[in-house]
Amino acid sequence: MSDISITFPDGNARTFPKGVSGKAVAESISKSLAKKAVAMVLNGTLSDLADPIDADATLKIVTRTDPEALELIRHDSAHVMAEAVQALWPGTQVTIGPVIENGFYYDFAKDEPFVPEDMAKIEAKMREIIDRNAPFTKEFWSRDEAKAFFKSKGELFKIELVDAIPPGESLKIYKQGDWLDLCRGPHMTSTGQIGKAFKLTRFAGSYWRGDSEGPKLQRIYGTAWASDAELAAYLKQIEEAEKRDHRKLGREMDLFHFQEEAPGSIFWHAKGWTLFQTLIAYMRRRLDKADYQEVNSPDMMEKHFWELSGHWENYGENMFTTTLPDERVFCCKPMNCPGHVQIFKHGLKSYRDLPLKIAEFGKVHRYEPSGALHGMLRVRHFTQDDAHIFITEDQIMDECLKINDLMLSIYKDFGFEDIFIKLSTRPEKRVGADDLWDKAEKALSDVLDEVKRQSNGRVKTAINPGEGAFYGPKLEYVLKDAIGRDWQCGTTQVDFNLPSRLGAFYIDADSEKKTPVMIHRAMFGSLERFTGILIENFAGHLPLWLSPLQVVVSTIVSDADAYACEALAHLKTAGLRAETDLRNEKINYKVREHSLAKVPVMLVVGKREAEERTVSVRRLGSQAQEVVPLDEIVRRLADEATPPDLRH
RNA sequence: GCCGGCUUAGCUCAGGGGUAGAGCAGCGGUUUUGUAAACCGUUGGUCGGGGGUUCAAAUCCCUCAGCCGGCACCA
Repeated sequence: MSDISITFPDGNARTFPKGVSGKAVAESISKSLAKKAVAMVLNGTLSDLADPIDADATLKIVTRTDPEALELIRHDSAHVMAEAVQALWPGTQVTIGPVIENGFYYDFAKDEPFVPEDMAKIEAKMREIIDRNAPFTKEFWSRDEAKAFFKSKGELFKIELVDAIPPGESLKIYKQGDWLDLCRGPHMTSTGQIGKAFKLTRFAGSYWRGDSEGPKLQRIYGTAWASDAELAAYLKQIEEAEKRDHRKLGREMDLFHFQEEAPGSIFWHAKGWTLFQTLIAYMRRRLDKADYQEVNSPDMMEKHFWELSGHWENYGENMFTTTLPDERVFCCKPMNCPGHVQIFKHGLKSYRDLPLKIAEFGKVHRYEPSGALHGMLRVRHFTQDDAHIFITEDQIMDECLKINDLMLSIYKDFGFEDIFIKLSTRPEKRVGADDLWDKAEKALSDVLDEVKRQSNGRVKTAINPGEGAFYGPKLEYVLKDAIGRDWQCGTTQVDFNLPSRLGAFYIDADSEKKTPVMIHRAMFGSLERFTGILIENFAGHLPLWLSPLQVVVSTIVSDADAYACEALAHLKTAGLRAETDLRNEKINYKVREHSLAKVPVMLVVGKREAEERTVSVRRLGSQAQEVVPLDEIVRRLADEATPPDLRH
């Protein structure tokens, strides 16, 4: 038998007999390492420790606490959970059970639904299986063998999975004691390696292969970690995220509410509407500087108009319609673009007019499926910071790059600097000829490359195949928030279809009629959703320029009332959004209330301040107090409240 | 839309067959207060809507709606 050379992470290489297992290699290094080893990284690929090594290789032995082991802990947990469920409910079919961010899930086909009490039962059974510490062993089966086995067990979904494995790929079975599963692997050496830092988190419905027409499955989600401390930290983090929930903060900050007569629709309270209008005012200034013109198009238009645009065919089921007394059917606009094309068409356009940038804070109406609604993040009536840019084909690159610059600059003003851009390409259901799609996709792909180059790789990019709009491909801008969550907001879509469909044209330099290309773009996306994202990102602690109520002047004694009112007048004159709190309450009570309402600045005034013409300043989130002359604090706050685009 | 859970006072929640309870908020007083809840008193609910079972339903059943967690969807 010939020997092979194995190179370790420290660069040292040693000779082993060909076919040596990772386990044997670990043993040769040290007994303690062999004891701790759960898997190996063989030539860069995470593999079973028992796998034979047949050629010269690089090797890292993975122990349970290595980062590489985490996905194994989760994957093994999924298998153990599946065994537990089948032990508790014989006849349940298993389907798939992948590792996901922070955990794992497994989808089951079971007639009776899981009930909440089942969770503890399953966890207890999982602990038993882990304690049993049966080794994970791998076997290679033939397709026929596997299918016969799963057929005998009534595992019809597994048979489909066997059939889906490409020819030439080997079919692996992992056993843990008596239980086995079809699986790509790898796994750790035994169930005991999983440890006890796991928790089942929720039951959910799902669909076989994600097809809503297909069989319904029941999914169980779990989270698993290498240590109890990490599990506790994760659960703590979930709790923190819940505290940021915009639905909860929206109520506490008195921004908006929902009620069942208007599902998916927001009742904006005064403070919430102030925030909303602050965003629009900001965006108006940015658009004005970027040579956009703002317009407003009708909220309702006749159905045939939407048939012409293609929206009725593609999304008719999701449009709000109303039949008028004269029996004509009108649709609430689900998008602004067809309206903007009408404005473009009004009056003959020359190539000299291009690029023509038409913007609208248009409220669109989409009958979203009831199950999709989610606070302000997914509603049925929302306002887009929408714009359509009419250009010639050779202006695409230039305009998309300008949009990109504006996009990144705007996000930066809100503190979002970690941006990720996806290129979504042609979907199956689409309008327009393929050569137009080729052109549009090529254009955006070039833009993406250029953006990446210009940002020196700081902006991350990816391709998202088949996810484009029905009329064109799109670039989608994804922001990362303060606690690492991704939010897709901006979008740039190149459209070769709608302008010609709706008969838009311009007169080119050669006096010929030409069809313009249209770029659809939004930056906040939905104003409602962006507001929700801001609330969650800042955990309610909005920066001063965004805060709907910026300052509250609270009195300690009623003798200071007159001075407090005077202070308020100064603040308002300086353009600050301020109120007084003259109530007959202790200062502790007032401070607590305004803190809970997330007022960024509290100015406290008593006799002393009134006499000295000062205020005691307390900032949200801090207990520090600073006594400052009234004139000075007004100046300081007015400066701080200046929107970022108005600073120099 | 699909699966599961939930819906009791403005808010947070208790009560699980014998015709409703707490804290906070609100209101009325007292208190003039120094940086996250002063004190006393008090109002308030056909228990999400509708139907059924029962001598009796907030409680059990059916149904509709909304919300929550996922799935599917997201022009």
